[in-house]
Amino acid sequence: MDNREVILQCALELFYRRGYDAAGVQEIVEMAGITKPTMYYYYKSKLGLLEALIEEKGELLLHRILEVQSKKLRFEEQLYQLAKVYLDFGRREHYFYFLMLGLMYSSTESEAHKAAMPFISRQYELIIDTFVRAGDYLGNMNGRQEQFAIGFLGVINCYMMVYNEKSTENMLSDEKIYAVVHQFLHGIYS
Amino acid sequence: MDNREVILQCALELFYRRGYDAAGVQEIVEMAGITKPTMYYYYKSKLGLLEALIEEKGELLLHRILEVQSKKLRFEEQLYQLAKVYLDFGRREHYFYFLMLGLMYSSTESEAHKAAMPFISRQYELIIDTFVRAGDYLGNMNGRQEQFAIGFLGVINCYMMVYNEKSTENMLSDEKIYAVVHQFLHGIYS
DNA sequence: ATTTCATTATACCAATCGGTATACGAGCTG
DNA sequence: CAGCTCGTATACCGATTGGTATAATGAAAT
Repeated sequence: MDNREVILQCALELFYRRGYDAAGVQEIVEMAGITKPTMYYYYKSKLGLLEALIEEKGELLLHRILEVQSKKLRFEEQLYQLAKVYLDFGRREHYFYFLMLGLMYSSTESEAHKAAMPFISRQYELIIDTFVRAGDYLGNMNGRQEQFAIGFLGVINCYMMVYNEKSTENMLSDEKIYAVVHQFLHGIYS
Repeated sequence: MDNREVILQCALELFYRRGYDAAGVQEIVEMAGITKPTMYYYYKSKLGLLEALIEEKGELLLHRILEVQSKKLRFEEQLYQLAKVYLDFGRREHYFYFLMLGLMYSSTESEAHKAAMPFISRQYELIIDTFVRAGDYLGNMNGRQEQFAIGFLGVINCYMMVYNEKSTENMLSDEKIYAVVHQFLHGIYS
C-alpha cells in the first residue's frame, strides 16, 4: 500500500473517530507516518482528502445499489436486497458509512456536509426511483415516493446503529434483514 | 434579555449553523456583542456552554414526554401524542433539536457527543418504557422494545427532516402526525 | 555521467484556537 | 466617603490550525 492509500485510510479513521473538523491534518499525517507536504502533494487540501474518500468509497455503495436495481426483481425482493446491500456495506465500510451518516446530520453550512451531500442525495435518488418504478405494484402512492425512500433508509440506518455497534456476530442474518424490511412494509404488528 | 441568555442563544445558533467544533468562541461572543471574559464569567468553557444549552432546552422536551406518559392513554394514542410532542418541539426548538440530532450521529470520541448522549439516552429510555408498559396490549414483543423505540424515533426524525425544513405551513396537521404513527404501526401498505 | 522527474522532508507562515491575568467602572452597603 | 461585589473589557497566553516555499532525495532515462 503506497503513501497515497495510507493517507486516505488514516484520514478516514480519524475523520470517523474525531469528526472532520476536530481531526487535524497534522494528526492524520503523523498516523500515516509521513509529513504534511506529502499529503498536500497528493491531495489539494483537507477537504480534498474527504472528497477523494467519498469518490472512492461512495462509488462502491452506489454501484451495488445499481446492481440490485438492474436485476428487475419483484418489489419486496428488491427492498430486501437493498437492505442487505446497505447492512453489508455498513459493516464492511463502517468508518466510511458512519462518517457519511454523521455528515448528513451535520450543519448545512459546513464544508464537509456540502462535500458529502451529492453522494447522499444520489443514494436517495436511487431509492426514490425504486419506489417510483414499483408504482404499478404498489398502486397510487400519492407522490409519497420520496417520503417512503426517506423512511426506508431511516429504518435501515437505525437498525445499523443498533446491530452494527455491539456484537459483531450473526447480526446480518437473512432473517434479521427480512424482519427489518417486513417492519417497514407491514409495521410492528405482525 | 441579559447577557447570560444572549450568549446562550448565540451559541446555539452558531453551534447549529457551523457545528460545535467549527464554531469559535470568538465568533459567539462577537455575535452576542460582548467579549470572551464575559462569556467565561458565566460559563466555565465552550463545552460548559453546550452543557448549559442541553440542560435548559433538553429539560423542556423530557418534561413534555413525561407529561404524555403520565396521562395513561391507550397505546396508540400515547404514540400519537409523543409524535406530536416531538414534531412540535422540533419546530419550535429547531436549532436545538437538530443540533442534538447531529451530535447523536457524530463521532463517539467527540466531547460534544459525550455531552449530548445523556440527554439522548434519557429520551430513548423513556420511549422504551412506553413500549414496555404497553406489553399487555401488544403481547409478547420478544424483548424488541428497544428496537421499536429506536425505530419509532427514527421514523419521527426522518419525517422531521423532510417536513420541518421546507415549507413552514401546515406540516404539523394532526392528519400528518397520525399518518406517521400509522406507518410505523402498520407499514406502508395501508 | 548527467539530466529529469516523481516524491518526500525541513522549516516556516499568518491566523485562529480556547482560555486567562488584570484592571476598570457601576451600584450597593457600611 | 470607603469598601465590596458584580459584570465587563483590554491585552495577552501558548498551542494548534490549514497550508506552503524550498530543497533534498532517489530512481529512471538520456
